[in-house]
Amino acid sequence: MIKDKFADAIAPVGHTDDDDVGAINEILGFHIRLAHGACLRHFTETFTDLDLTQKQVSVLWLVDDHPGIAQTDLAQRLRMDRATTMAIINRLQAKHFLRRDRSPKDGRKQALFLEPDGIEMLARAKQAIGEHEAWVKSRFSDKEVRQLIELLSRIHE
Amino acid sequence: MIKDKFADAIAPVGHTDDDDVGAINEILGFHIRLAHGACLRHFTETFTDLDLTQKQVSVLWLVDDHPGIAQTDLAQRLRMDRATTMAIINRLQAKHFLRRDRSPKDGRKQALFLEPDGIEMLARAKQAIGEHEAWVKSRFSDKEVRQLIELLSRIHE
DNA sequence: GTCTAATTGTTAGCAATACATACAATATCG
DNA sequence: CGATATTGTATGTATTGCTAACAATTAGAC
Repeated sequence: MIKDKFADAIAPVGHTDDDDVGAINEILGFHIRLAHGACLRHFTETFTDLDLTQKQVSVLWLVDDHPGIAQTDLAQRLRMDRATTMAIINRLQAKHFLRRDRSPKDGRKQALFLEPDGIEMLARAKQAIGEHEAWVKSRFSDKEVRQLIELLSRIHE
Repeated sequence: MIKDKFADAIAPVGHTDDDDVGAINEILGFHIRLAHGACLRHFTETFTDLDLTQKQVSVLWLVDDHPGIAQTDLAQRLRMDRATTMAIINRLQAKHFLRRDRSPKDGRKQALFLEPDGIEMLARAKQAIGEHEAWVKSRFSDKEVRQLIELLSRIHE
C-alpha cells in the first residue's frame, strides 16, 4: 500500500538551488549515470511481468541475431567479462531460454542457441522494448534521437 | 599477468555485420546503457587508488554542497531508495568520511556532515573527477557537451 | 489536544551485476 | 612436442537496487 520508491517528499535542507558552485550538475558523467538510472528503472518496470533484466534481454537478442555465438563473443559485444557472462547465461539456461552446444569447430567454445521458450520470450520482450523505447524517445524529435545515438556511440565505441 | 577484462579477441561467428535486421543498435536505451557502462568502467579505474565508487563520490559531493542534508533528500537527488542510501552512508561513515547528527528541527531526520577525512577525500576525488571528465569530454566539442547534457537531462528529470 | 496517518531511519534479506583469481580443457604456434 | 593463449568454469567478494517490516517522530484530521 505504501508507495515507497521515490514518493518521499523532500524536506529542503537549506537554500541551495542546485546551481551554485562548481556544481555536480555540470559533470557530463553525472548526467549519463542519472539518465541511465532512469532508463534502467523504467526498463525494469516494463519487464516486471516478463521477469527479465536488461542484460538478459540483450543476451537473448544477440543469441537470436547470431545463432551459435560463443560466450566470449557475447561478452565482448556487451562489454562484460567472462564471469559475469557465465552468471547471465546460467540464469537463462535455468529458465530453458537457451542451450549450450559444444562448438564442433573449437572444442573450447560453447555455441549458444535459443530454445523454443527463449524464442517466444524474446518475441514478447521485443514488444516490451517497443514500449520502453517509446517512453525514452517521447522526449525527443527523430533528429535528436539520431544525434543522441551518435554522441553516445562515441563514448562506448 | 593475464589481462582478463576485454582482451578476449572475438571469433566472429558468422557473417553478420551488426547492421542487418531490426538491430539492437537502433535502440536508444541500448546506447545509453553501453555509454554508461564505459563511463562507469573508466570512473572505477580512475578511482582505484581512492577506493571510492561513483555513488559514494556523489554522496560526499552533495553532503559537502548541502551540509546537514537528510538521507531522504540525498536519496531523492540521486534517485536512490532509502535502503540503498543507508548502505552507502554506512560505508562512508565506517571510513570516517561523514557523520550523522540528529536533526534538531525534525527528530526523525539525520543531518549529514563531512568529517575532516571526508573533506580531504572529496578534494582528492574532485581532482580525479577532473581527469575522468576530461576522458569523457575528449570526444566532444564544448557545444556537443552542452547539447548532450541538455538531452540527457530530459530523461532523468 | 488526541488519535490517526505519514515520514524517516533502520534492519534484514534477496537478486543481479561486476570483478579478481584460479583451474581444466582445448587450440595454436614455434 | 612443448610453451602459450584462449575459453569456459567455479569461487568468492563488493556494490547496488529492491522489498518488507519495524520503531521513533512528526503532521494532520477531528
